[in-house]
Amino acid sequence: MDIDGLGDRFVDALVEFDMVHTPADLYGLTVESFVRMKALADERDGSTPETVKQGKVATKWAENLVASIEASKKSTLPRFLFALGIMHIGESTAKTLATWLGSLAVVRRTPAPVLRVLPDIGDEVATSIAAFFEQEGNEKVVDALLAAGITFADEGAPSPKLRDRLGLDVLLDAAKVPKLGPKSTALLAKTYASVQELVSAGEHNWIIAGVPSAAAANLWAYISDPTNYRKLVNDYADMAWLLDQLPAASATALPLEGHTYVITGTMETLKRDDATERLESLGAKVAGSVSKKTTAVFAGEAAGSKLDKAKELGVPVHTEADLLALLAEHGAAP
DNA sequence: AATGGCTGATGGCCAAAGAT
DNA sequence: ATCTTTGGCCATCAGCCATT
Repeated sequence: MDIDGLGDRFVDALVEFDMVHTPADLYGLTVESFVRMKALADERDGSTPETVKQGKVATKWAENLVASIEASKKSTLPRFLFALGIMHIGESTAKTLATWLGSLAVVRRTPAPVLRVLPDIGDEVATSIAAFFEQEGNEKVVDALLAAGITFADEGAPSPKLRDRLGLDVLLDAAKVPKLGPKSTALLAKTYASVQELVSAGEHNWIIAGVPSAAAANLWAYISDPTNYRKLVNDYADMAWLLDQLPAASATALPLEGHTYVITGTMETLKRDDATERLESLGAKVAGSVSKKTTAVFAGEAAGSKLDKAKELGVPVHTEADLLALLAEHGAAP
């Protein structure tokens, strides 16, 4: 959960001494817990300080830790998703999930085929996320963390842009039925409004609608398997639920939408995180590596290999002053 | 302990070639 | 004609190192 001052050392010790079994247990720790943990660790290492032997126990550090833990209850959705340690979910993908889906409740309930429509999320990553939230143990951990008082400052509605991307074809594409390609799934999604309609129409009508007979036969075989059918129905229900949450289409596009920037070196007036946040608030993406697709690189002091690469690829290189000007132009100046 | 940078491995995306 | 595979490129992830 990104708690200041709580590193691997302490966490390992807390687990070793049976004081913490799940992440949520951290929120039940007190100053006394940490002092006891430290005493046990010192005893094990034979490194009990003289002052402690004399009966003086330092507690300031433990007080700081407890305060840090308390402070970490006020989290953000991207940070929380990242902290869950889901395979293939780093900072960037966590942010994608948060901006597109809006809330933890939605993220938890979004089936893999639907996750696949988000940018930079394909088969592997979508499966990994859905599998994580399907595991009972993980469900419990997440619930326990929420019960411990974790809140998110930035939850909201899912992106209305999802409306265009979702449909029955999304589920059919994910099923990977042989011979059933994007043309056929798009056709079926246009013709039938739900899984029930699709099934009751039947193979014969699919062919009449224009689906190649081999593809139709494969799809019929796929749907005839009760496991597949149930999954299709469940996923469709979850997708419909998600569509229900979508707000009316958004107002205007953000000014820097579609642009990718890279920041390298040290900035004088802006911290890197701050600069990133401001650019993202304008719709830009801030990436970690330079390619031809990069809009521009903002280089501060002591820029290294990224600057070289930008020059090599002919990507525009700008200064910190340019960055400030760009932010000011769109009303996001510091 | 935290921050930032670097890098190898891997997933995602796109377009063109190949297969049915 | 549509589906499937392939290959190239890009971005992220995850682990490591140096610095402070």
